[in-house]
Amino acid sequence: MANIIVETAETPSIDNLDGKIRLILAGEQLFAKNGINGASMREIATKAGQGNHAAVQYHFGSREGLVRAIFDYRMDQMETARGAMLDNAQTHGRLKDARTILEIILLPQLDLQDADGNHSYASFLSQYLLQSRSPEFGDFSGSEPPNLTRALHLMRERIDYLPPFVAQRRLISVSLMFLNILMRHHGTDESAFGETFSEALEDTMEQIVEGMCMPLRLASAPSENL
Amino acid sequence: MANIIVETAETPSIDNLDGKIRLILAGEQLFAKNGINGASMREIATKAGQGNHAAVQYHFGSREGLVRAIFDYRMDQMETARGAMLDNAQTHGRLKDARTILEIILLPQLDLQDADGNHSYASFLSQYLLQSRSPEFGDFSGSEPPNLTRALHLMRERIDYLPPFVAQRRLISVSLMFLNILMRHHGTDESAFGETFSEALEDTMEQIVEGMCMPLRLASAPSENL
DNA sequence: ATCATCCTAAAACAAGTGTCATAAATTATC
DNA sequence: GATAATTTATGACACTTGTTTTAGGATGAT
Repeated sequence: MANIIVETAETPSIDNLDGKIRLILAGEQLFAKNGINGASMREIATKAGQGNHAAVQYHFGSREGLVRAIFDYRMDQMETARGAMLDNAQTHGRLKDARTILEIILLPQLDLQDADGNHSYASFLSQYLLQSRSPEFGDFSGSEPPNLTRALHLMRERIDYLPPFVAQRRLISVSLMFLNILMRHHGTDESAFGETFSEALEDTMEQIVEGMCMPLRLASAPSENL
Repeated sequence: MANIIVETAETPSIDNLDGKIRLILAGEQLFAKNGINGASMREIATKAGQGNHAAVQYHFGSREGLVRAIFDYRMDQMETARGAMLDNAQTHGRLKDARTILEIILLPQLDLQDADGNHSYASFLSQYLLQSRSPEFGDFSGSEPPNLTRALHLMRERIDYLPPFVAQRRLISVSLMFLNILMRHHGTDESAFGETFSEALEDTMEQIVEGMCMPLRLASAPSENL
């Protein structure tokens, strides 16, 4: 289908890897680019360097199984990262700092976006969230991620002056905002907007903390929460 | 493909309509639900009440043509709405009010989400934006929408104390945030979060104005811009 | 070594895909 | 009303899709 550009050694870093994981990375990349329904099992297997075009069926049972596996794969990586960050924050007494907690929630995604020379974590997750129509954001219909759950809980404590549904919605908005920033980040430090990514990140985090913690009515801002 | 529930008179309001527009609405709905690559031309034609399974080819040439037509269709509707709102704001001297301008940019989408008994405008646009990878947001690779362009220009004037790329990125973030709120709104006033939609809307607009106008560094906030 | 388990390869199939060509029906134009 | 233009309905085509089946290879345990 068009796009037959040579593309040899496509993503060299994903060679000599477990076949199952190669499928996960290939799937993430193709799903990110063309949508969850925009890549065939055959394409994915081929991109994973597998002559076996039924590889996905074998390892994951179905397309949905692969999608789920990709999600879980990234989720696991973030759990360990968040665990370390939570410990670190605890020893430094920063568990009540809104900015710190938000960083624990958001920043691990940045590493995933850069890892594996793939640069399609954010796009894939966007496609996934758009497709899955999760009734409640944060409903991880599998194993609950304890560290993320704990961080979210800490964050909700930090903004408990907001009605719960407002807090929930703001958490969603903020997560998506960050995800969108990530999507434009491809590892190199050049940004689509002429600024460096770290600048964009700093501004975004600031804007996000502000947006999250902003009370419902501007008048009664408990500024010590920022 | 599963989901063979009877579904007679599927969306009764789109009957007795121009066939071309019925295709647009059907396409919007299916693309919104299953992604731009998640619906076949045949499905779309069928949902549009057309036995002619080659209808999309005839009217729009290709899938991409249909996608583009859907986008333009909604864009046109918003242009007229925004034109009226701009006139109204001008006569009331509100062209320099950030909240008013943001409403001109965002609110017309609310009507589209409710129109046609379709309730899939927001989802479709999300899918579209995710797929199209527009190099610059606001690059409408066809006819420039003058009213939207004007509103965006007015908004940028309102926050010209921000570096241009920061302003641009915030406009994007804010638009996507609103789009996400819209996605959870299906016409009825019940929200997924237990609050009424108008409440959510009010909070969101407040949060958005705040987030948009927030200066880069919190210290030097020119509060008269809010 | 033998065996079992896991993974990969390859072939085959029915169903669904986009697309083109052509016929029927509808609508507009004179 | 007759004629042209536009739209809708079918039929057919090569190709891709997901999936199953069967065979071959690798790896590890005993």
